[in-house]
Amino acid sequence: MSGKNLINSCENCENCWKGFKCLTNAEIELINENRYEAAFKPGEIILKQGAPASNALFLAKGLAKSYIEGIGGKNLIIAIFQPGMLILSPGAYVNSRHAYTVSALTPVNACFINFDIFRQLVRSNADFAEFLLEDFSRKSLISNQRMVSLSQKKMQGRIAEALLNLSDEVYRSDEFEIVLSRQELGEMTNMVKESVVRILKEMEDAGIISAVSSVIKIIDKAKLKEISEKG
Amino acid sequence: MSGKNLINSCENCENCWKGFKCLTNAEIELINENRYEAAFKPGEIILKQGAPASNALFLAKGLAKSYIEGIGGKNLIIAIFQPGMLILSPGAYVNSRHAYTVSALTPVNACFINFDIFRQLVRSNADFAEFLLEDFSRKSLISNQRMVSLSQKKMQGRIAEALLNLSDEVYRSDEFEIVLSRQELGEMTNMVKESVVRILKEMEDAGIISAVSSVIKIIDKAKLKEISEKG
DNA sequence: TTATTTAATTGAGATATATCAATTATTTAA
DNA sequence: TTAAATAATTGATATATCTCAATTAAATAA
Repeated sequence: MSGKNLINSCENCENCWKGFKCLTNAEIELINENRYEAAFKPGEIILKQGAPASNALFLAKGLAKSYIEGIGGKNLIIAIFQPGMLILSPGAYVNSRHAYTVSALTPVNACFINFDIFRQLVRSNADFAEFLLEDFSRKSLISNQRMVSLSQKKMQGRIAEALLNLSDEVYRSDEFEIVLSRQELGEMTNMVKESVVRILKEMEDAGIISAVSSVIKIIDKAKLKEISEKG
Repeated sequence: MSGKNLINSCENCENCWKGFKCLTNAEIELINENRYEAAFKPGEIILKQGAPASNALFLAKGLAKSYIEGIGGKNLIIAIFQPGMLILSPGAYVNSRHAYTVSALTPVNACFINFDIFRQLVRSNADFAEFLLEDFSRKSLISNQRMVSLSQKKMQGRIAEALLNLSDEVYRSDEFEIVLSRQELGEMTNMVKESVVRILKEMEDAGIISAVSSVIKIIDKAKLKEISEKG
């Protein structure tokens, strides 16, 4: 962690969580005065599964992954976090422990806010609370969707879904330089890296994508969607 | 649906959602005056995936299952609901659509409360809002846990986990008459009914459980836990 | 009660996916 | 810039799980 390129104030932060729009100036100021910003290098751990969940976290810059360290050390990537996103471990409201590990995929700047202060704002500002409930709900819908994908889709469908998701939600482009290794792509889609390589090649041979090392280009998006939906 | 054996009032309801404890008498009264109670027979659908999510639902009596109707009509059971539980489709706060179907496993009595009223209470009562956030968080933790189980455990581990869960959380006994068919046990653990039968038999042969038609008895709980944890 | 439907069980064979081992690229560090 | 480490790729084989088809048991309706 180093302290360079810090944000001056929450007020003029372009990447603040949308929920902050519900806050009064005084409340924003409270957050601004109580936040701690830190910079992480790629690969560094930002939150560790099992550690105390005493902060809410906001990603100001960069990309991060959350993943559950599962059985026999096998990881399952839960989400890719982008600037503007709230990272609030569900354990915060339950057992005060992080349910997953979060680590930086690129250089990351993140703001930590003490959970007690965050919680107080939730209690005192109904719009803010409702925004948080919406955020939780959205994540729950995504989580249900992923449960179905992981359990019902075959490898092709899972990879297709992951690529579409990266294209639509993360990189917002049909061509992108992916920061995830084949191993990590496997941890997102529940397959071993060798299978990821094989499926990507299969799709390349079929003219659906191009995947030259880390640059992925979606050529036939309609076909990719079909593979994703059919499973 | 029929209207017999209805509850007189939320105040003296033994199976009310614990979140109601946060409400004032006036708020309880508001709910009581605006609730609609209905009785369902086993197999009947209580909420339908995709239909408008305009109510919060409370289970007053019986058991219900929530399940996602997935790819090619394949179901994934998300949860077993018991009396006292809140059934609030995560879509309520997002797209006003039910993310899953809920159907009765036994005779069920359920109370419907208009979501606008429920939402108003969340906005006006911070303790209630916080209780709801806790409820959502708890479900999120369970959901993460299940995602790992479904994707990383082998069939034996998934069945072991399901049996332990039914024993600990639903029936609260090591011997119970299960209301789920082998097919449904498969929809909980992501396997075909034939595999469920084979694994149950295997565990019976190993002296870990006894499973005579619908009566399941856990004989060696320690061993079952070990199978569940090892995966 | 008997007939009919539905659920549970069993076995044989097919398939998706993992594992293992070897090779080649690509990064990173010296 | 070269050496060392890490990541990607490929092929051969093993394994978990599903599919299909047949049979039996249990539940429901006539």
